[in-house]
Amino acid sequence: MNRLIVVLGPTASGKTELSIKLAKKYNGEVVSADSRQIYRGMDIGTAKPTKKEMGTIPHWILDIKNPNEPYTVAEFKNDAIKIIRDIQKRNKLPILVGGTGLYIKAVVENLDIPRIGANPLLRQKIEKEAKKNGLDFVFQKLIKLDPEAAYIIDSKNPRRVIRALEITLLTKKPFSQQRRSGKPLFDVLKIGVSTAKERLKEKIYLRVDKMIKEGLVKEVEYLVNKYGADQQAFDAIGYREIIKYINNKKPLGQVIAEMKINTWHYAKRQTTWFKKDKRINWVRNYKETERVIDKFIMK
RNA sequence: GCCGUGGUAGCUCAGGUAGCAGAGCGCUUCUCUGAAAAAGAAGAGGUGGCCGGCGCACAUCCGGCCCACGGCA
Repeated sequence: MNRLIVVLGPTASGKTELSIKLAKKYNGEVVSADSRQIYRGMDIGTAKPTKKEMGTIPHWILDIKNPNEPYTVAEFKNDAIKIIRDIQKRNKLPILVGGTGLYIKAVVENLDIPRIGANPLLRQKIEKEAKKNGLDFVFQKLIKLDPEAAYIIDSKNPRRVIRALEITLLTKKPFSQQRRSGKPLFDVLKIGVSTAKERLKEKIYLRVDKMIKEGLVKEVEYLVNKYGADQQAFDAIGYREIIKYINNKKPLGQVIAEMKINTWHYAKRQTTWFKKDKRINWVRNYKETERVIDKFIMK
């Protein structure tokens, strides 16, 4: 049996609650697919499930890194596959839950991510070059080495251009020949938590207020003290805004308003990402979810 | 009532010597293979408070009115 249930949806749609309910009913274990809940100490701001919520359900890929440690899709893919296989081996049902679309895609479609890791020094060098001569200069350099890349990557997106050049330079092979999907590893059922637009917005706003009440400012203060504000992990909604408040750059009220709108924008980006995936079974309530899963398990 | 300042996109406001109406934010749609809560792209919004005048042509000049804010009475 290599079944895998995926629970996805925009932030604040209710994935956590649903996944735990499902894990209880179907003898499952939860594997988180969330790029920020990975970090220890980032609890309130990432809406990480609490011990109490989790109850007896095992949760994986939560709290595996400190905020000063980098983590990437490629690592996630390896970690997740290993854990999912282990859960299956123990005859339990793995439930991959999260809103990080790329992480889910990497696992479900077995993306063959170029083996070349991030090379900070090279990136810095290219970044400097882009700053000096313009991004297009770097882009031209890339398509000289790999003309096909011009069709694949967004010439206006610094990160895409830089990564493509990084891969091409370090592997000495055209970047465009190095992006493939592998064969699917799992028999997957994707469940999308559907929430009406206005309702989702409302939930997001309420949740931001709740985070503040629960002590987000203290959480961020503690982490910034411990690790310094300049961490990749803190480039996350809630953290970067509160850091501005802590550094006396902005009043709290303004920062809270920004959190709300930024979370909303994030939810919309997630929706755009998920929208084109026709394999997602969008469910409106728990009953529907059970029906979809029962059918999947029966086959 | 008088004096002053203002009324331009959903919001905050530029510009304004008459010659295609602007920005930021928001909004809509989209992209995505070792940073993805990241990084990017495209687009839709205007009877320039209202009425009249002068002009080939007015957001812009002139007159009147309305509204908002501040000051004086």
